[in-house]
Amino acid sequence: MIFLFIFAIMKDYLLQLNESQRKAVIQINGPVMIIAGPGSGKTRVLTFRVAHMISEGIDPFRILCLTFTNKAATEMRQRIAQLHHNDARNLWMGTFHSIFAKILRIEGHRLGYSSNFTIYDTADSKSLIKKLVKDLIPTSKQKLYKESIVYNRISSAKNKLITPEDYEQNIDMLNEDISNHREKFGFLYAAYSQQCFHNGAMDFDDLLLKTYQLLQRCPDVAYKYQNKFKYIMIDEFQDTNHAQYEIIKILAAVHENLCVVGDDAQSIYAFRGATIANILDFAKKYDDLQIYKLEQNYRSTYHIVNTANEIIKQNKNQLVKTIFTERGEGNPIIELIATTDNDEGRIIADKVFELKMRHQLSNKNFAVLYRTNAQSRAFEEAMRRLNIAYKIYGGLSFYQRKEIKDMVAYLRCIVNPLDEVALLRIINYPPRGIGDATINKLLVKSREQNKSMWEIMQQASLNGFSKRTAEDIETFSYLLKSCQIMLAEKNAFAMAEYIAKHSGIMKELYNDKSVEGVSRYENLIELLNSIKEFTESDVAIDADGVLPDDKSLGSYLQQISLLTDTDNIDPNTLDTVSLMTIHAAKGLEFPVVFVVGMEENLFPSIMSISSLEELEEERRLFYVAITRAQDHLFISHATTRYKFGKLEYSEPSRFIAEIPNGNFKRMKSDRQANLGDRHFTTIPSRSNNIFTRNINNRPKPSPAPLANFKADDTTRLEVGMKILHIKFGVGKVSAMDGVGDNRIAVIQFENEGEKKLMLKFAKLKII
DNA sequence: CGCAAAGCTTATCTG
DNA sequence: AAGCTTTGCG
Repeated sequence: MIFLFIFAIMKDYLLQLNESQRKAVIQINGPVMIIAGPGSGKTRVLTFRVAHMISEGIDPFRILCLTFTNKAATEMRQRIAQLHHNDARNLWMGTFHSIFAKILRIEGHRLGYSSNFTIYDTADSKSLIKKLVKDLIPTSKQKLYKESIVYNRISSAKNKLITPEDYEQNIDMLNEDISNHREKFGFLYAAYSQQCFHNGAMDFDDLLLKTYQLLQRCPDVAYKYQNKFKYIMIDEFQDTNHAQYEIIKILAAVHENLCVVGDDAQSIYAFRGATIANILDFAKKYDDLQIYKLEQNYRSTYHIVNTANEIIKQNKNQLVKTIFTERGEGNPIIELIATTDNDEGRIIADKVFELKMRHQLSNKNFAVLYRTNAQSRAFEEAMRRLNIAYKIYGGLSFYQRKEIKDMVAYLRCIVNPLDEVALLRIINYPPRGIGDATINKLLVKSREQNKSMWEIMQQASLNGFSKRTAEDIETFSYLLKSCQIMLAEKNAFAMAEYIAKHSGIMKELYNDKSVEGVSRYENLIELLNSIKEFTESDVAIDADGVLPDDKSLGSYLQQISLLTDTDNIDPNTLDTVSLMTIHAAKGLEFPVVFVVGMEENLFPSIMSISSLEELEEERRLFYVAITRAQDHLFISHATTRYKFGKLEYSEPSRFIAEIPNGNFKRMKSDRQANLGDRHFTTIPSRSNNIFTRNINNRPKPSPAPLANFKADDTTRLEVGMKILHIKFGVGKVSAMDGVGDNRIAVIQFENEGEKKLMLKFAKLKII
C-alpha cells in the first residue's frame, strides 16, 4: 500500500532508474558514497541527482559539482541543461582545476596574486625550471636535475601540500634526495615557487595548493564558500589526490552534504598523486556515511564483464565488488597477433573493414585503444590506406604546438608583462636582433636592480646597451606597450589580429613554403578564427571563470589555459574510428574495441613493472580498457616493434594470460610464416631496411622456463657473483644499489646484455 | 649575431 | 624517428 503510494507520487524521472540508482539519487542530505562499476549508469545518477535537488527547490547557485576531466564536466553540464534548462546556468560545475582557478581569480589578491594571473602549463613550468637549473646549479651537476625530474618532484610535493618551507623540514623527502644525490631539489623548489610568484603565474598544481592555502589562511573566505556550497558532489573520487581531498573537506565542513562517486577498480591516476587512501579515510571520517553500490553493468555482454571481473581479482588492493550484466553471453574476446607495429596497424584496419561489412557497422562504432600516444602512427597510416575515416584524440594538443604557443606567448605578454617565460619565448622570435648575449644582460640587470625584465627593457638606453641594441629592444617593448594601451578598448580578436600582423609572426610563417611551414601557417589562421569565434559567440553556461559578456583578451586566455584536446570527444557527430589512449577513453563506450600493443614493457609499461603498486595500476588500466567494449573486444600484440628508432622483440603481455580461457579465443600466429612477402612489400619505407635489421643475428630469448627452477635467497648477493635467471639465463653481478626492499642488482647477462633487477621481485639462483 | 650541420636525447598516462 | 641543443663558421 505504502509502496503504491510512493510510486504514485514519484517523479517520472525516478522511474527511469534501478533501485540502487534511485536510492543514491534521493539521498541528498549527509555524506554519501556511491561505488559505481563501469557501465553502471554513473553519469545518469549524478545528473539525475542534481536534477532532483533542483526540483526539490534547492538553489543551483548552492550546488558544487567537481569532475576530474573537462570531458566529464561538459557531458554532465549538457545533460543537466536538458533536464533543467534555465536553472542549470548558476550551477558551479567543472574540473577541480577550473573551479579552483575561478575562486583564485576572485580571491587571489589575498595571497598577493593579481586576478589576471597566468596559468603555466607543463611546458611553461619545465622551461622555467630548465633556466633555473642552468643559472643556479654548477654545470657538472646539471644533468642530475633534468627539468622533467625536477618538475615531477615539485608536483608531487605540491600534491601533498608540502610548501618549500615544509620541504626543508621534511626528513623523508630530504633523505630521499640525499640518497639520490639530488640534495638541491628543495632549493630549486623554493626558487621555482618564488619565480612563479614574481611572474604572476600559477602552475596546474598551484591551483590546488594555493586554493588550500587561501582557505587555511583566510577564514572569512573559507566561511564564504563553505556556506555558499550547501551541496557538493565529486565525480571520479578515486582519482583525487591529497590536496584535492583536503580542500573538499574544508568546503564541506559546514553542511556536510558531500557525495562522492567513484570506483577503486578504475583508479588510474596514482602516478600523479591520486590515492585510494581518500576512499578509506572518507568512510572513517563520516560515521553516518550512506554507501550505495551500483553493480549492474548495462554496457557489455557476459564474456566482457566476466573477463573484467577475473582480471581485477588479480589485484590485492581492492574493495570487493562484482559487476554483472543481463545483456546475454555475447562474443568471446579475440586475440590478434602481428609481426610488427605496422603489421598490427594493418590487421586492425582490415578487421574494421571486415566488421563494417559483416555487421553493418559505421566507423564511429570502433575504437582503437593504446597505452602510449606514440603508438597511434601505425593505425593512422593503416586506416588512411583503407580509406577509413579516423580521428586521433589527445597527443600533442593544438595549444601545445610551437606556432600556437608562440602566438599565445605574445598575447600573454600583453596581458601580463611580468610573465618572463612568455617574454623569453618571443623576445627574439621572429629574429629582431636581440640575441643570447643581450638577453643574458637584460636578466642580469633585472636581478641586480630587483626589477622585472620588462622594466629594464623599457629603459634599455639607460642600462648600458649599445645604441643599436637599445633601439632594437625599445622597438620591441614599444610594440608590446602600444598593445597594452589598446587592451582596454579592443576585444580579443582585434588584439590577436593586430599582434599577428605587427609582431612579424604571420609573415615569418607565411614565408616558410615547406610542408610543415604551410601547416603551421594554417594553424595560426585556425587559432585566429577560433579567437574570432570566441569574441562573437554568446558564452552562456559552458565556460568556467569567464563572465559571459567579457570578450577581452584576458578573458580569452583564461578560457584556453585549462583546455585540452580530449575535451571535444563527440564520437556521435563524426563518423570516425576513434584512436586514443586508454586514459583518454575513460568514461566512453564503443560497440567494438581493440586494445592494442598488449606486450610486456609496453603494457604493462616498463616504468611500472618493478613495483607492485604500479603494476596493479596497470592492471586497473587494462580493466578500464576492457570495460569500454559493448559487444566485441579484440586484444592485439606484435612480436617486434620499433622503439627509439630501433627494432626490438616484444613478448605478449602478462595480462593476456590472465584472461579466462572460457571467454577467450586465442589466435594461431600463422603470420610468422609469411614474414617477408606480403607485409614487407606493402610498406616500402621500411621494407628497404629488412636485410639490415639484425632480427636473425640477435640472440633468441631463452627456451621455456625450467620446471624445477628454485630461486635462492638474494640477501647475500654481491658484486662479482654469477647467477641464473629464469628468463635471461646466466649473468654476472656488476653493481648493487639501494637498500632493504629497494635493492637493485645490475647484472651483465651473457645473452641479454645488462639488466637492472629489483631483488624484491627477481628470481635468481646463485651459481 | 645568425645560420646550418652535427650531435644528443628521448617515449607513460593528464589538468 | 623526431625534436632540441650545441658547435662551428661566415
